[in-house]
Amino acid sequence: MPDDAPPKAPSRIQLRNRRRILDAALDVFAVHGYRGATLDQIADAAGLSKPNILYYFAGKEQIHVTLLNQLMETWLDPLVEMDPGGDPLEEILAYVQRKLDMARDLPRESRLFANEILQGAPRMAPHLKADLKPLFDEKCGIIQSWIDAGKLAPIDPRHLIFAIWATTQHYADFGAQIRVLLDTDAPAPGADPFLQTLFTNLLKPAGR
Amino acid sequence: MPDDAPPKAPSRIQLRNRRRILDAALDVFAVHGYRGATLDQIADAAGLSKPNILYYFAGKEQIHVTLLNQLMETWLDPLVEMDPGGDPLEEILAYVQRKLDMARDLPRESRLFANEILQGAPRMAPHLKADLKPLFDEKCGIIQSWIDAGKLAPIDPRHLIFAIWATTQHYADFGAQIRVLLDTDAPAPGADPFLQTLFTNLLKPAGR
DNA sequence: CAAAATCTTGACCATTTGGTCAACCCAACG
DNA sequence: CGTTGGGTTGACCAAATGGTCAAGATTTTG
Repeated sequence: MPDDAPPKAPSRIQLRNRRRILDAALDVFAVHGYRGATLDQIADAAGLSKPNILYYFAGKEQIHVTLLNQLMETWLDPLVEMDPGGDPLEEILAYVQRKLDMARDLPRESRLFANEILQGAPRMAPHLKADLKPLFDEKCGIIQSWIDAGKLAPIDPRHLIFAIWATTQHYADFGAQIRVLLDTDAPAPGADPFLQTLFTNLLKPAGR
Repeated sequence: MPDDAPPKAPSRIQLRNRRRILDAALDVFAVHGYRGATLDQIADAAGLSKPNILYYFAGKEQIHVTLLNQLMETWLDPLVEMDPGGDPLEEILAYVQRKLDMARDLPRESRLFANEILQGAPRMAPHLKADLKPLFDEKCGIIQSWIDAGKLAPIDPRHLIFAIWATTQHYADFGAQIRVLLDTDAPAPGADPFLQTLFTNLLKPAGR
């Protein structure tokens, strides 16, 4: 008798309310971090009562964990897409562009991630070790092989990736500061050509 | 009758305990943000009782504000030091180095700042507008004049400064992630030559 | 359409949190 | 050596917080 867990397809209401809750929670966690966020805030933002929130999720932590799990996929995706068979410079510049687009399109996700890392990655460290680290090492290897083949200037691939992350995510994570300094509401106006130039000049092999 | 506020020099105990509290609060606020931090945590970390904390500071918010005010000075200093009369490339590279050293020496301050901006700068926006913005505009002007004189490659000074902030602060703010990926405890090993190369290649005027 | 299953919530609970206060400690000084 | 003033704290408080539960409202389904 298999008696496997009967999967029970989630109802329409389940789907709608789960999405609502996660969306509201993303707003709140992205701004206040895990400890600073409250269930009341989330319930309020979702337009549901607090007990109703707890009908769909076992607790505050599980909402946070669910968001972090969903985020991990989205977050790794642009790096996964980097193609070892493509043109080195093009591949890296396309990666920069994808990351910049993500900072513009998903600033809340970027801030959620930033908050989690700032706090020492208490809930994400296993994920980082299990999922991000292997991917990071693999892509560093690819970049290094491009360098060894003389197709890129000799720089440290690890710091290259850090610099790409830092410069792109900065526009989402430090958006409040940028909005004050540039006196605009547009997200990262003019960042695209700047970053393309920055990384082109870094990576073009010296021989020309 | 002048009756000015008698300044009353703070006693040795005052000085010692205020420092202790601010140091402990920096630890806690840097990790958990304003809302996520508790007075009990701060009292614990400072080795003082909670009522004693409140003997020295009027409340949680005032501790936070005091830290933020102190931070602002430290934070602007490296940029203030950029000398309009110096050699353009040298001045900017030296600024990068100062910022990187700060990320290494004052990671807690960097995270406190990052937390505040992530949350939308609720307590710092006035400071940013009043202190940082004029300095930012001034230094952008200087860099632009260097570009106009043909001494630097033509890039947007504003995004240059953002890139410097992003790449250097990243080593403090995302230290947890970097430690996982590089499998080391050292802060930002090998970042110095990488960043010097990154910004040298960006800024060297095309004419050579 | 009525029973069954799913969904929703007002009232409640224990704990945590920022903050108060009266009493107590203790070194300095006349 | 007793007084005085800064320094310290146990006990307490009201509000906020994560979470529970039994009872009702609504939807699904036989």
